[in-house]
Amino acid sequence: MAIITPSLPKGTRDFLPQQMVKRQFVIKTVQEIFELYGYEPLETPSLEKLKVLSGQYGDEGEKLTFKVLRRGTGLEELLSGREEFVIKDYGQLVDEALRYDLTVPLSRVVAMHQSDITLPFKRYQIQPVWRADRPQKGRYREFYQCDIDAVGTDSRLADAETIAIVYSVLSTLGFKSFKIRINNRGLLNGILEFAGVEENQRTPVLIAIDKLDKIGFAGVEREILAAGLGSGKVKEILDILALEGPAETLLAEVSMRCQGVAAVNSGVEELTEVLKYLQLLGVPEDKVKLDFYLVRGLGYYTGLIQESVITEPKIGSLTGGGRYDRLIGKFLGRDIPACGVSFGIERIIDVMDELNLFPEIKTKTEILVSTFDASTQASSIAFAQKARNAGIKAETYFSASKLKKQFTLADRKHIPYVIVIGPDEMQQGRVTLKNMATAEQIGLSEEEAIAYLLKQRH
RNA sequence: GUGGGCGUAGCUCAAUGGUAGAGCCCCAGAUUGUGGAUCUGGUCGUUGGGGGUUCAAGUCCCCUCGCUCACCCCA
Repeated sequence: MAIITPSLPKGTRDFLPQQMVKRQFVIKTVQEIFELYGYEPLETPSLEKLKVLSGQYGDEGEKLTFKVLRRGTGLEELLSGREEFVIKDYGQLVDEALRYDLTVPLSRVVAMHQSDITLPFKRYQIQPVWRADRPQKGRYREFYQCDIDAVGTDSRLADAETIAIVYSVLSTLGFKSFKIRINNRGLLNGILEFAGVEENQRTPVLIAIDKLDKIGFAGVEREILAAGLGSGKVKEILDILALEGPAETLLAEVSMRCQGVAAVNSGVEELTEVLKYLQLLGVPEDKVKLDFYLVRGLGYYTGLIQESVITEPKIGSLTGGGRYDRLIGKFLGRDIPACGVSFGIERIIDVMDELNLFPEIKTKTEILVSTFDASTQASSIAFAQKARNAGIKAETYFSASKLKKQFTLADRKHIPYVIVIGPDEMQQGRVTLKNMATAEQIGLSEEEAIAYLLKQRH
């Protein structure tokens, strides 16, 4: 018999129960924290119209967007009477795409449902996104994002809250050595303006600046020069990027150097305000680092930008976000200010695994109720139902068989307790409860057993 | 899109061009009311696919597919 060789599309994964327990642990944690700050849930379709997504993510993002072939008559009409297709025609073959992130769908939702949405709209969204990227460590083609965004406010408190939430999530999950890097797009632009960089030259310069950590000052200098800037301008930019010290000092220094550049002044002002709010929100100073060379790739950011990184292991950023005051306007015709942050839950899980931050839970099932033989099966089923009614997660062994096999099953599945109801127990109206970790075994009434199990949860 | 590494049993990996193996896993038994340890036995393969060289190819050559890591970019 010919079998179908089982395989998965590149960059996608199955999540087996033991992994799902971990994933749900992380998702539950972030969800609870999101709700603590007053964010509400939202889901959107996997598919979006291509015209909604295109042009939002830059050239690179465009290439990485999974596009969906037209279907049915649409495709037939397109192809009818044509002998061949040329590369130029590919664009017409597709009309929809898998969502690339959660921010653009949010903007669409806000524009489409104005009458149902009260501003400021604070929503969280935990759903997969797709990118036609070449996978590598910590990078997948299908992965979950957890986003929070506050739409309809330009308050710096909203920006500060997203940073506070990042801090809260990462520290609650057990991360110790992380830093939240912040910067401001307006400030960056102001610095470039001060250095006399023309508008149309800024993107390559920003991309070069973003790589500072990786390629060093010499590398950045080389790339900026390659972008066609004079060496005088390059020096002015690099001098500012090289500034070190506490945030307040940096801000004072940069506003002094760039006197008279409005964008710099307002950027400094915004960052100062955000820092003030972070203090009120109780975010430790040493967790937040002002980095003038933080850029972030996505084109739509306009104000504060942030990303969180850990030093060990080296895996790139865990979260990232910022303010995007002009994105929603693309769908609405008038701008609505917004800011948000995205949690890279896949990387968070990978890193937590590597750092051993997960609690030792391998299954959610609490007891296996064994089935001794046909005459006792009814008692086992009845006890399992009693336990379930008390909220205990119980699995019943489906058919009477050797206890050995039943205990082996509990062991394999890491179920912590096994209940045995054999002829002896049945006669006495009691059950035997075995702790799989300690091998201790006690005889209890059914009620006592259930009370005991509930107590073990601590 | 560019460059490197690797494809042998379910998993991790062996095998100077000369009979495809080990450990783990799994199944059964030792042990007819009890898992993990030990012992015994057992199941498991078109060596990713195709072609070539050779008396002989897992091994050498070519093509192809897949995985993986890095770059670009990004979560």
